[in-house]
Amino acid sequence: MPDTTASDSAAPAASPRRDFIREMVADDVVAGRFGRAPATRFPPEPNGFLHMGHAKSICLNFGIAQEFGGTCNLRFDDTNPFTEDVKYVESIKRDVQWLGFQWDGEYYASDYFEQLYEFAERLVNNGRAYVDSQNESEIRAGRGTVTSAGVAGPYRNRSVEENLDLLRRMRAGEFADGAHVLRAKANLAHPNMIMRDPLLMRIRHAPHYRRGNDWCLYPLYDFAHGLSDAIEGITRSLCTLEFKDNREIYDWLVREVGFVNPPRQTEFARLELDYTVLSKRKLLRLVNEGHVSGWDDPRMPTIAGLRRRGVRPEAIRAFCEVIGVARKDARVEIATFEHAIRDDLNTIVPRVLSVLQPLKVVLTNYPEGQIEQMEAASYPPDSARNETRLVPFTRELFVDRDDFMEDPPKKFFRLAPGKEVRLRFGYLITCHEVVKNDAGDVIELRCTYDPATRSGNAPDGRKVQGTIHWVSATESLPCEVRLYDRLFSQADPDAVPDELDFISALNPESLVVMHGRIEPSVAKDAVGTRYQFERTGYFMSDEASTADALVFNRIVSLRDSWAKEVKKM
RNA sequence: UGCCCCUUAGCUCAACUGGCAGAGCGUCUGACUCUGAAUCAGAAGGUUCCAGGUUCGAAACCUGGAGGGGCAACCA
Repeated sequence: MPDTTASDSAAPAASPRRDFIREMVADDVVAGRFGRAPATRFPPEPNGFLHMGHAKSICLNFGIAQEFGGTCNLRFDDTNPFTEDVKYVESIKRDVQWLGFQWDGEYYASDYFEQLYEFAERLVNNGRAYVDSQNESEIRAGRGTVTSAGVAGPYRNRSVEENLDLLRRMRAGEFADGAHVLRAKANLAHPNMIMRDPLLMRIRHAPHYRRGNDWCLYPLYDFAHGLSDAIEGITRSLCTLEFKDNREIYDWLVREVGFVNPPRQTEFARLELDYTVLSKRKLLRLVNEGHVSGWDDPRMPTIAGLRRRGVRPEAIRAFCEVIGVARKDARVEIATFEHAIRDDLNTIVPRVLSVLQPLKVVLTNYPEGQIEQMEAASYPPDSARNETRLVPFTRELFVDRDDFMEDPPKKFFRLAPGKEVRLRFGYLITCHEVVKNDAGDVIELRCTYDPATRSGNAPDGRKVQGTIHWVSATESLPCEVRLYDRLFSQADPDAVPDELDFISALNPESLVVMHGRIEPSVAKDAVGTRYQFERTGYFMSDEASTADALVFNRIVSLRDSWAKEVKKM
């Protein structure tokens, strides 16, 4: 396929997957359609934290700008003083940058209020907009229904002079909230409900987080969005499918206001991810009702939550790349995301030994008080790195409870009475005795080690099937390990009986705290260091972790084919 | 009940615009292995929503239907 994108220099090394939007943009360039370089924008409302759905949009908008040598603005769609806050502006900027993108212009719809007001007067002067003084329910009733046309209200044919006078006094603050609104004079019988004289501006005597009290006439989405795009010279205004019907008023407004080569709105499917919710409204409820510890709770699908969990921006970008962009409602399996996370971490993250559920093992033939330092490879063979560290080995060890069964099935390649296994980077050991407490719980295993197997191999050539991880009982460090799992226990949290809502689908075990042990080498590492706990999963030390009280978050578990095997049994 | 959008493998997407339906993830099998990880090799998996039509030839074009979704906030 010929490369016609005229973007040789701009495109990053990996050529991104082509989707229908990139096809359009490529075509824009070839056709010289807008008379300017491709220009996109990412336009969040600062009323919540960014989540994976936004990540998809960010990768699309900024990605297109990069690939086609264009620009991408960050614009805050801050037209509703009731819901917005600077703290959200700050989190959004941080998250976009963390994801690896830098905007060209940083704009605020609230900076366009004066200009938008001028447009409003222009529309009034041209007979394209009017001040309606009906109340909310009258307006709703006058709009008709999906099957019946709306009817003109009593104010629809006010004179230009009267409209102008009212509009100026609305701006001046002479009227109470709701007394009047500005509406487009479009078509009350239009089959597209959006076109039935949509509201353009409403009075809101409320402090705006940026404009304070100097403004009381706020534009609504349809009025502000497209015209803001046009002011910035955007070429493709990318948004999600639910705005499809709004495109008609978008086009109507930029045309009536008089923009030449106006931006074109193009819609794509929003992201849905299994076992979570991607809607600011719902995420806000999780925060406000205390189901999570905050917007950055590691179980949240927010960028801040994922960052705290330990997911890297590279994984998020790779995920967005692989899911693509289309016009069909998409619900992505969580396995796809987890694969992207593991794939990103696999070769770059050091391995470490950590036991989550310690079970004591005493090596009865190992000298008391002896400590051997075992050399352990910190990276897998397919990594570019080949560093090692030393792990202390002693007479008393801990292994994971899951790695012992008193009465194991045939294919259990781990510790069991009479069975021999390899301790990773250590010796071959054989279990001889199981010690139980009065309640019958296994509390200790008494084993012997084979001193000739320090390399991990038996000189006589005998093979063992299993290798398990371990930690010295005396030299290891205690640690808190937070095992995060899916936030909801069903793939679609909204698919609950009518009388319930998504809150009822929360997974009660989305956070399980374990008190485990970890090899001492990690004590020197900075907070935020990522590891693979061998045979367990990927972890990152939490920001609350200290040398005295180590805390690790599980980023994602390892693939576990044994667990699948168990399920079959 | 009006208008609009969507429908290709379990999931997400391709199919150079009418020319042998493919990829990633997932699943299964095997190899390798001091991580039951990773890696490698292979396999299974399709009435391209259905029914007609146009065509030498249809996933694509036309007609009709079905299923899913969006729109009647002074939210975005």
